[in-house]
Amino acid sequence: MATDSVARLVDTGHRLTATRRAVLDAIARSPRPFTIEELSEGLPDIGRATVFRTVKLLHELDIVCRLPLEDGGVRYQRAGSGEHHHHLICGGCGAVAEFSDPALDDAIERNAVAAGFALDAHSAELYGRCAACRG
Amino acid sequence: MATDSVARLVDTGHRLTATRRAVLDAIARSPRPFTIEELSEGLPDIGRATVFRTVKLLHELDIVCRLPLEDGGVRYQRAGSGEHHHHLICGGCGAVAEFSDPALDDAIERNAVAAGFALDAHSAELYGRCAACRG
DNA sequence: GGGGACGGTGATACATAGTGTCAAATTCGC
DNA sequence: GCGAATTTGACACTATGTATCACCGTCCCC
Repeated sequence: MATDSVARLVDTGHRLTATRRAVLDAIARSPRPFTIEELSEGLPDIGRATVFRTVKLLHELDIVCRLPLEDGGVRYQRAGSGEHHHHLICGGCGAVAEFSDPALDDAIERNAVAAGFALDAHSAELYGRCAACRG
Repeated sequence: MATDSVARLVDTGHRLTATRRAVLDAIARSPRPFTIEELSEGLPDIGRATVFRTVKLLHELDIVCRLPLEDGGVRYQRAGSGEHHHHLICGGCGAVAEFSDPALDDAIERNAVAAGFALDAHSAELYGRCAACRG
């Protein structure tokens, strides 16, 4: 299930501990984007600080994505792919769709160049209602 | 100076108080994006909660912009125009450039439609180094 | 397979960003 | 100037995340 996540952990020089396995499993089982608090509740034997640390690490390894919500809150989600992508977040059910679009990235790059910036990174989140939540 | 900000406050049914004037002045004087804490330090006679409330109100009225930083922090800045725009944030000096680009907004809208989403809002922040900070 | 170095963990305290409550003060329309 | 309604300040509280530090588990080498 999370074999490639495990590989990525080990390949980057991190240890594969029982704790990290448990966090990865809990994330894999989560059907929808989760908060750290929710994840931590499902892992009562693991300290809250460790859950934060582990998710932070997984985020740095592109194993989970950070989802800034419209209201300022944050949720996390297993990354569908390791590839660069953006998110569409449904304000109704909380569902998240990933997409990537070279035209969007081009437009971003073009604007950075026009302003004389060397671009390091960017984020783009779209907020709306998914097909199921309109009706 | 902040005459149109004042007008927008009053036109939307809010009161123009000495406190709000002081906050608007402090924002107008700020040469670069600020945190609430910094703003609050410069306004020792005004309660911290009031500074938060006032900035939140000014944000809703598009008088100030909220700048999510790459590290997860947040700063605020007087909005250059009331128009929809995006930000380029320099990781070196903290400078912020605003830009708007219909092509970028089109690409965003197109992706939302393709995924079956009705788009409510979106955010796009670009992180890099400004011309002055390279070199 | 045993031992030690080092990375990982848990508990706790702390930091930061922001909100809820409520009595007192201020503003605005008359 | 008066009264109703909004705004304010103080304070407590929530949410999200980080620092510290003693202890523990993993991995590597022999």
